[in-house]
Amino acid sequence: MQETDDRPLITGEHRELLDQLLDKWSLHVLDQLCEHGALRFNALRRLIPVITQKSLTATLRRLERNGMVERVVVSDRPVAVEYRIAPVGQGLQDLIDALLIWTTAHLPEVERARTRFDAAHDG
Amino acid sequence: MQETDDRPLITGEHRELLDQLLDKWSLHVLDQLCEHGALRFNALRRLIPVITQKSLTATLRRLERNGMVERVVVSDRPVAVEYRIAPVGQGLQDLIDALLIWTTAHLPEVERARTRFDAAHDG
DNA sequence: CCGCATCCTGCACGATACTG
DNA sequence: CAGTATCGTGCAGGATGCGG
Repeated sequence: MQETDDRPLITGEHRELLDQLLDKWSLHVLDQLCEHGALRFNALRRLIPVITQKSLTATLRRLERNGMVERVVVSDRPVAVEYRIAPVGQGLQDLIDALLIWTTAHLPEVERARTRFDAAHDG
Repeated sequence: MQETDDRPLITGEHRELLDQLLDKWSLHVLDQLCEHGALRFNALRRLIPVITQKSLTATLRRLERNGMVERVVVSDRPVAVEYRIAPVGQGLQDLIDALLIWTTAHLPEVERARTRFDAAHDG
């Protein structure tokens, strides 16, 4: 509760960027790319089976545009494309990991809170 | 790129929770509550002018259900309700701060990446 | 193999009006 | 003051098919 006051302000820029980097699929893609270093398009699809091809394309484009991921054309005929995590993307990955670790640690607590809330608000 | 292998797996539970805690408005609400400790409903509205009353209600309910925020009825006639950040919510705030700090630090780099990308993809 | 184009649907969110 | 109720809508995202 005490004022630290050096907390960064939340601007539209922040939200916009975070929205692009923490969207529905980016976590999964960054996670897989960090774990494997480099992956082909269909390899990613196999590793994240629930993702739609359209969504995977969109996610990769967005991450690429923001500099989190590098797209490398390996060869033509047959076309082969590799996606690699960019250095700045690894920093982001650390933050995502922190979020996941926090989530994992507090899931039970949250679960209890939900049960309490739902009970208090009738059912 | 090296395998740490102790990276937490991303499950549906993780996504669901993060979706609820990092949604469009939660950051702002948590931020304000952390900064001020406790706030009334309309005080929050004034501090986050762009938020709709409906969205603020929904956000507070969601945060409350997940145990991040505590709702305290201070008095009746006139009705007064205070929202306070819960202890577990402060932990989350630290993570959000980390995200904002990272974002602030890397915004220029991201901006350059975008310009490069947009240029490369015609215009 | 790596995508883009199209159609379709749900739902998140805003606007507005009303209540204890 | 602190909400609930209802309606309208934009758009993210799934399903499907085609193209280099």
